[in-house]
Amino acid sequence: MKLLIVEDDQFHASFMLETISKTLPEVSEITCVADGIKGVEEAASGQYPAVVLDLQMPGRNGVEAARSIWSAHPDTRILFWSNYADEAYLRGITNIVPEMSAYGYVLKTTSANRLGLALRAVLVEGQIMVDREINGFHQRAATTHTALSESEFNVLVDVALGLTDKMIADRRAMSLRSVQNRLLSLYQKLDVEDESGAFNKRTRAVNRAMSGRMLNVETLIAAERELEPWLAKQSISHA
Amino acid sequence: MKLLIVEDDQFHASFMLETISKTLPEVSEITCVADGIKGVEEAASGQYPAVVLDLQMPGRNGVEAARSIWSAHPDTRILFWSNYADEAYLRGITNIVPEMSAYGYVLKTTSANRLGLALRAVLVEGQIMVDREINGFHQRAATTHTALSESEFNVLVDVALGLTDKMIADRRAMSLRSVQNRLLSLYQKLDVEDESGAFNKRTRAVNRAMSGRMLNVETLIAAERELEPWLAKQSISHA
DNA sequence: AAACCTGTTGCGGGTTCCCGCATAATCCTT
DNA sequence: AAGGATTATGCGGGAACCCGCAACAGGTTT
Repeated sequence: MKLLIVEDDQFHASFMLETISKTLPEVSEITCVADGIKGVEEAASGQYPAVVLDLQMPGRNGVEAARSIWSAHPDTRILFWSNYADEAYLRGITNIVPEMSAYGYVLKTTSANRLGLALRAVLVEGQIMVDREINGFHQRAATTHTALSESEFNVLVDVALGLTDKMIADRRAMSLRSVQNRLLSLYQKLDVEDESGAFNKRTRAVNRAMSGRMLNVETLIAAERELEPWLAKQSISHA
Repeated sequence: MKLLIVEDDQFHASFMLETISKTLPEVSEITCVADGIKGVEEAASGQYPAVVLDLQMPGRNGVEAARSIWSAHPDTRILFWSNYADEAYLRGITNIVPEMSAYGYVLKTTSANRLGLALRAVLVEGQIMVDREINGFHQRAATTHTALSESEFNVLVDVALGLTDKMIADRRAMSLRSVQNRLLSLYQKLDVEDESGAFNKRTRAVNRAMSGRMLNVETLIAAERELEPWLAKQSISHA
């Protein structure tokens, strides 16, 4: 089996290389590249049933690289590993993972044992495996306030991009009032209350989402790229 | 000379250890701890004229750890190293560095040679040294739009925290209109223009600042902690 | 079938934001 | 010291936001 590692940090890359050669004897050949763009190019050859992908990389985001890889080869098994337990990444991944594939999400702080376990489970056995700490976010969310629904999250992203209520309504094809309803429930779930009148709920909500690691800068930059063509189309049809 | 390393990633820590022992023979003893809180405790003994500090750490932020260390021992020389070229960190550091001290900011992606150079320049010679890539932000900022002033940055942070114009005015002791003037110039400098009416300038500005790496989540979390006591005081005096 | 829950849409009004216009105050230059 | 540039402050109005009230549709429970 051939395997591809996409990792920009040389120390982590060599550690991963070593762990794989120790725990996965069925891997016959390992290729190692240092950024997302090269990773997508290399994976385009279709030779790699298994990929290990760093989430934090300069240039193309790990989630975006995965999207490209999967759109060409939807059966590729991908193990993501990350410095952070960030709900936004997990949400981004679960949104794009194909039916026929498998993925895993482990933290760089996990032990070599657990990393080896995840490598085998995901890349060889085709299981889905997510580090306990990341799922912890979901559960913590469930205790204080329920987790965000799909459409709530979309609105949250649009708000964080700086869009107007009206624009969000156009983009997501709902009425203005519905957008504001989604915002209402977002404010509840993100614990944005303002009895003292000190806060602007809109920006406060974005702040809470980002410091609570439900949203991160990479996700926003990716969302911005999706927004741009739509925005351009809008300004044409309006002219 | 005794030296302290504060770094949560074991691979980077061992690389740093190795580089130091190779390039700084005058270091007689190296201590290595894995998070900011332990780092501050260890440095409190006052035995360390030189500290190497990772900026991204769970628990206490690197900038905050530096603040604690410097408030007890203002002559400590600190070399920060970071995964990211993030203007927000540099601004945070230059805001708290004491007159009598020295600091440096290098990226984890720099070569061992340049790292060794920075180690010697900062920790032994007491120079100030900032990686070229980080200063690049300043210059890029200067070309398209002038760099942010102190008071503009403060207002930006408050806006990103989700505060109301009125609250910002109270907190920063200016009039409401002045806050809005700061916002106006922020919108200009952050390239927030809205001829098509698609954007909410306030949230858009926060977005631009964060995706342009002039502001980051750690900075906001730290700012939130500073805000809380003030907020509490406000609600008392209002009651 | 009736009750219920969740999500959508419209209306209306109070609040905040955004900013042009106008006037001091402050700082820097020459 | 005079002039110019930046910054601070007030006023007022149009736009956007926040949200209670109310009606309605589709799916689920009893």
